[in-house]
Amino acid sequence: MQNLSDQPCLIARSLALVGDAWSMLIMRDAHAGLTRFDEFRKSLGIAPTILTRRLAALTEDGLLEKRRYSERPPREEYVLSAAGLDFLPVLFAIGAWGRKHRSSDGVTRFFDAETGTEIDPVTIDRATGAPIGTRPIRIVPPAGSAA
Amino acid sequence: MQNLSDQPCLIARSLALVGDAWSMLIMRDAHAGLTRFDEFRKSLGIAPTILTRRLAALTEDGLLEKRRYSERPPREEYVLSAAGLDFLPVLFAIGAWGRKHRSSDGVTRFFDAETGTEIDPVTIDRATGAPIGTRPIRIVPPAGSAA
DNA sequence: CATGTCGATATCGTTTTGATAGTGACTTCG
DNA sequence: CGAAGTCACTATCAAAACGATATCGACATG
Repeated sequence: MQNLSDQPCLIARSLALVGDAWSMLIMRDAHAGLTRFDEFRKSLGIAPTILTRRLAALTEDGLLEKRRYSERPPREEYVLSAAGLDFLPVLFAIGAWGRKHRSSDGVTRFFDAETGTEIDPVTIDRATGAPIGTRPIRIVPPAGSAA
Repeated sequence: MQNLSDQPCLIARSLALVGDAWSMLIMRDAHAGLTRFDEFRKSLGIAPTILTRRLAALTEDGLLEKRRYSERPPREEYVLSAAGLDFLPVLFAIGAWGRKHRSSDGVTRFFDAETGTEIDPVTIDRATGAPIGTRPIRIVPPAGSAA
């Protein structure tokens, strides 16, 4: 796959960082509170080689931050950066789609810890308040782009 | 990568179908109105072998539908299914993250065709109205799961 | 000092990707 | 009529990524 990072489309640019299932699942687990190499490895059943690569890439790209939590023995952990924390809505949007189209019994669910109601994610346009997909969109390519 | 389709987590299940950059970009282009093999190929710069595979997988998984648009010569196109149409919020959530964290000038933008305002996607919990990530969440694994 | 912990790397076979060329069923142009 | 073009798609094959397993290095613990 070519490098998507310098495409004009922000979806493509974002996918350059997180456009594979492992990275997404690592972000999910990071949001669930996992921080350590072995926690991710056991949770995901991922080969350590791949995990090393993915964690390094996510750190490099600013979604995770590597932090030393023990000097002796030297031990590192991975915590969500501000950008990583902002990624949660993407995960919920994906989960919401799955809830509608891939559901069955025996599925993990999410509740508001205070009200106890099940989380029901909707992505809306802040300006109009309308859910995405319910109103016509105009796509505007950057000035000076081809086509 | 193992098969994510039967995991209890709906994020993982969804990523089993769409957890790679090409599939996501095909969905993006399908929402932009592309339907034909060659349109996707030229837009994405993807090798035809891969495109065939991805289109077949997305069709198999119910995100696209294959439709014959000409009998002679025999020609097929790919249109969004209901499930595929519902995927748009995911793409906008990813784009919104990119807008905040990967932006620069020369970026494609999206406007409400009627009001003319730029789309500013926020994912909220329909029950509480609060943006995802602003309130504590309780994760509930399915009954009878390990751990 | 043997064993365990834990974040990693080494090795190496398998799988997936990607570039390029070609095919089949037509239509259209000259 | 024949040559050239369109378009969805397959064949081939080298290169890259993945994944399983073993191992390392720096320590702590029994």
